[in-house]
Amino acid sequence: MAEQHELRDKGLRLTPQRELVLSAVRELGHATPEEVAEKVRATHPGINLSTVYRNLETLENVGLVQHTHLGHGGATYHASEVLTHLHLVCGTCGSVGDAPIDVAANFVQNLADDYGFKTDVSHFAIYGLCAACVK
Amino acid sequence: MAEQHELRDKGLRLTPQRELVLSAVRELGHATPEEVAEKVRATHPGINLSTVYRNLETLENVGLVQHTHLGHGGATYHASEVLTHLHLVCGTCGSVGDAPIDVAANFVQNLADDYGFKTDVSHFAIYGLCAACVK
DNA sequence: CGCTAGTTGCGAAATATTCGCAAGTAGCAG
DNA sequence: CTGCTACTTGCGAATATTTCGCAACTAGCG
Ligand SMILES: [Mn+2]
Ligand SMILES: [Mn+2]
Ligand SMILES: [Zn+2]
Ligand SMILES: [Zn+2]
Repeated sequence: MAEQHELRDKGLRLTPQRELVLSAVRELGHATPEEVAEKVRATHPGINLSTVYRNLETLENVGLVQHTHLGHGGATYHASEVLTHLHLVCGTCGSVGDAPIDVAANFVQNLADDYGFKTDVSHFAIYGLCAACVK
Repeated sequence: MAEQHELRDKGLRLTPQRELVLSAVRELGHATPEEVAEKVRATHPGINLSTVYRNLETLENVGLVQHTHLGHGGATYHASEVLTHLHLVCGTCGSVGDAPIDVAANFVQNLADDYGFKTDVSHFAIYGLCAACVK
């Protein structure tokens, strides 16, 4: 069953733009659609921003990428294979720190037990004050 | 010291628009700027949307209202006196449930202990699947 | 009463994201 | 290898959301 290309395996057509968008997301770690477009333009200058938006959506639909909300505005995308982690966003200095998902294990369990809610702790960032700004 | 009006107490001028925006936020519970504007227009038809945005910002600066991110897009505002609670947003059906902040007490403590991070658990919603959609 | 700084309404600008459509192309069938 | 068709792309325009500049207005103080 292991076919020739991960995009084809997901039932997607293999276009240069689509491959470039996926690579860009992987290389950037976290990126906004605009940043992904910029990255792709390094090798494919003509790519249109709407093509980036459309491909991010398509890639998300088949589970190759995911989006997260780190700030008050738009979303950022990351590859799915990156083992998910929490984002600790500081409201004062704007820094974004990471933390392993298991610091939330107990919390997630509480929500499951009390509300039957299956939590995806990394979709939204965790907001607050970083250690530096607490002082 | 207890002066004559809560807005004046905060050092703000008392304008009809400002009072109406604050009342609207209180009556609506959670509301987008657009919804606040709509509510205010019931009694003050001419209010401009930018006046609503500016007043929400002003009211937030003095701590009378706060904003939260419930969805992928813009912010919603609520009065500060509402004892804060978590928002459980379902990614499938879009429902927004509430939960008392103390279900997160342990999680908040972990982040404080491990990262010195002072968490505001209610600024961003908690995303996942509601009990109904888990099935 | 007047003055002055803070506010408002309004139109325009800045952002961010989505859409319609015609031209281009990936992949399958023959 | 060739042709067909559905899927994609580029592009410009449309939406949607939030912010600004500015002149007119007014709350609050003296
Ligand atoms: Mn915010
Ligand atoms: Mn989202
Ligand atoms: Zn900080
Ligand atoms: Zn649901």
